[in-house]
Amino acid sequence: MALQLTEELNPEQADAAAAIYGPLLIIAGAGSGKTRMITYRIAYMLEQGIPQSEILALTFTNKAAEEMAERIQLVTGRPLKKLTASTFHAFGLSVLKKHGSLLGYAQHFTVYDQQDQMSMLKAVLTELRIDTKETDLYELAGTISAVKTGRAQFSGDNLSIRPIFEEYNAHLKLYNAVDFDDLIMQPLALFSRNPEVLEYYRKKFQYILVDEFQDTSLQQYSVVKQLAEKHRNICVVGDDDQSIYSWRGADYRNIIKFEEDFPECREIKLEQNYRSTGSIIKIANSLIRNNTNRKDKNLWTGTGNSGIIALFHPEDEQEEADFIGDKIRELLIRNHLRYDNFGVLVRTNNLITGIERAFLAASIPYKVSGGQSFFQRKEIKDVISYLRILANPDDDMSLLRIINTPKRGIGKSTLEYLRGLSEKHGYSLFSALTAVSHAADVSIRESIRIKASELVEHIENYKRLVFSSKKFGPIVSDMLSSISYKNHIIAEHPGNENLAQWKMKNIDIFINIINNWENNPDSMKKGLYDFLNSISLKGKSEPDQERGKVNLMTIHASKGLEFQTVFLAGVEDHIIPHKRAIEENPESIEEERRLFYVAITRARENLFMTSARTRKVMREQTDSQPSRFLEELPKDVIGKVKEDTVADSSAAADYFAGIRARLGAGRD
DNA sequence: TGGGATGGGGTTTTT
DNA sequence: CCCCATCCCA
Repeated sequence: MALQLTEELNPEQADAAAAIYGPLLIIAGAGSGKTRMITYRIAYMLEQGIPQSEILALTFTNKAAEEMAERIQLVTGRPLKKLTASTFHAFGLSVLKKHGSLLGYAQHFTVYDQQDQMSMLKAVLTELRIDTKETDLYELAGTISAVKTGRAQFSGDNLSIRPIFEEYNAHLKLYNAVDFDDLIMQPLALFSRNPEVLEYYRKKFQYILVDEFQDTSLQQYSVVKQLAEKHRNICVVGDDDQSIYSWRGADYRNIIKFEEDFPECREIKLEQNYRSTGSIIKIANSLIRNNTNRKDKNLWTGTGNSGIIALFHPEDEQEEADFIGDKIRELLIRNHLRYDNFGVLVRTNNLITGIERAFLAASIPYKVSGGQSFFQRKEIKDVISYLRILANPDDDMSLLRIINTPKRGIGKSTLEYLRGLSEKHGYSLFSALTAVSHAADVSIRESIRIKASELVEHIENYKRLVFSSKKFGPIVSDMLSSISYKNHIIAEHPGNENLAQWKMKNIDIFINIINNWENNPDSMKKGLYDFLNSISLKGKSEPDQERGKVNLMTIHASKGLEFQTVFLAGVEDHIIPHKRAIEENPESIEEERRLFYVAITRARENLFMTSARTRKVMREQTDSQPSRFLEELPKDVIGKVKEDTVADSSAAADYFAGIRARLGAGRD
C-alpha cells in the first residue's frame, strides 16, 4: 500500500497521523480536514502492522462512525471486519452484552430510547400515585439522568425525586431494559467492580481514538481514560468551538482534564480550513472571537473572498420559506448545481415543517434529517414494539404499545387489572397476560380472556417462527399481515388517504431495511437480537440516502457536514440564541454562539441568512428581533446584499459565482 | 368497558 | 397543525 502521508496531508495533518504512540491531543478547526487526517492515521496504523482488532475508534454519532469506517476502507482497500469504530453508546452496549451478566443483566435486554423512557416514567408516577399533570416530566427525566450519570446528587431540593428514581431503575430491571445512560454508566460500574473485565479491554484495545472529543461527557471520558491509562496510546480529536452538546452532559473541560491526566501528551493544531471561502472564515472568526472560554486558535484559508453572504428579512415564515425555495431554484439553474448542494439549517425542529411545506408546494426535492427519526415514527415504533416483545416479552413498555394495537378490545380497565396483577406478583405484564389467558378469572370477561389468549398465542407462535427460521424479515411481514396492521393504519386515519398511504410505505421501507440488513454479507451480525440492538441506537439515521435532494435539518444534525450553499433560517433572537436556553442558564449564550458558528462553517461558498420580522408562535403572529449574533459579524462582508435588494446584488454576485463554476472552481 | 368525539396544549438540541 | 387526554356515549 505504501502510504505517503506527507503527500496526502499537510504538515500538521501528517504529523498528527504519524504520531501513533503516546497520548495526543488534536485541536481540529472546522473544515480542517480532520476526517481525512483520522482516516490516514488509522490506515497508517494498519500499514505499520497494528491489528485491526487492537484499534478502538469512538465517535459521537452513528453517522460519524459509519463514515469513518467507510473512508478507512476506501483508503486501505481492505475489509475492516475487526476494527471497532462505533459510538460510545454502541460500545457500551457491546460491553454490557458481553459482560453484563456480571451485573445481573439477562442476555437479551431492550434498550429504551427517550420515548420509552418517558412513558415508563409516566407509568412509574401513576404507580406511585403522583399526579402526572403537576410534574414536569421533561425536567424530571433530566434530573434522573443527571443523578444517574453523577452530574447531580440528591440534595435538599430534589430529595423528593429519590423514590421515583429508585422505582424507575427497578422498573428497568424488571422489564429487562436499559436506558441510554446505562450504556455508559453500567460499563463503568463493571470496570470498577470487576477489574478483570477492565483488564480484558485494556489488553484488547491498545490504540484508542476519540473523535468529537469536545462532545464527550465526563463519564464517557472516564471510560476511555481507564482503557488507555496503561498503554497510553490515546488520541483525542476535537474542536472546543464546536462543542454544542453540553445540555446532554458534554463537557469541553475534558480537553483540560486530558492534558492533566496525560501530561506527556503532544498537542497539534489543525488550523487551515479547506472548506470555505475567505469571507465565510472571516465572519466565523469574527463571531467566535466573542466567546471567552476557548482555546486560542486561528482558522485561516488560502481561498479568496468569493461567494455570497447575504441577510434577508422576510415578513413572516411563509415568505422566508418561499425565499429559500426560490433562491435554490435560481442558483440551481444559474450555477449548474444539484439539489444536494444545498443545506437548509434551522435551530429548532419545529421550523423544519414550514420550510418543508414550501418545498412540497414548489416541488423541490428535499430530505429531512434530524426531526423525527424514521425509527421513532408511530407506525414504525409499533412494529418495533412487536419485534421487541418477540425478543423480550418482559418489556412492558413495548407490550403496552401493542396490546391494543390494532384494537383488540383490551382497554383501560383490563389493563389496569393486568397491571395490578403484575405489581402484586412482581412479574411482567406479559406474564400477567399469560396467567389471565390460561385460567378463568372472575375479574376478566370471557370475551376478553379469549382475546388475551389469542394475543399470547400469537406472540408465542411468531416468537418461535422468528427464531427458528433462517431469515426473520419475511416472518415479520407475515406477522404484520396476520394482524392486518395496514387495515389498522387506514382505520386510524379516516379521510386522510395520503397519510395512511405514506405510513404504509414506511412500513414497507422498514421491512426492506430488515431484509437488507439480513442479507448484507458484510455484516457478521444476524438475527432479531442484533437487529434490534442496531436500530435502538440509531436515533436519527436516514433510510433513504438518495442524492439529488436539498438537505433540511437542525444545526445540531449538520455537524460534520458541508454544503456549497447554506441557508440559515430563523436567525432571530429568541430562536438563536434560544430564549429558553438562555433563561435556564445565561452562560449558555456561548454554546448558542458555537451553534451559530457551526452553522456558518458548514458553507463552502454561499451563506444566506434569513431573519423574519414576524413569526407564528403558537397560533399567534408575533414580532421577531434579529439575532444579536448578527451584530458580531463584520458589516463589510455581509454588506454585499442588503435586505431590500436581495435579488439585485445577489444577481451580481451570482454572475461571478456562475463564471467561477464554469471555470471549474466549484466542484463537488 | 371500550371506542370515538372533543378540547386543550405544545420539548432546543440527541445517543 | 397535530397529538394527547379526558369525557361521554353505545
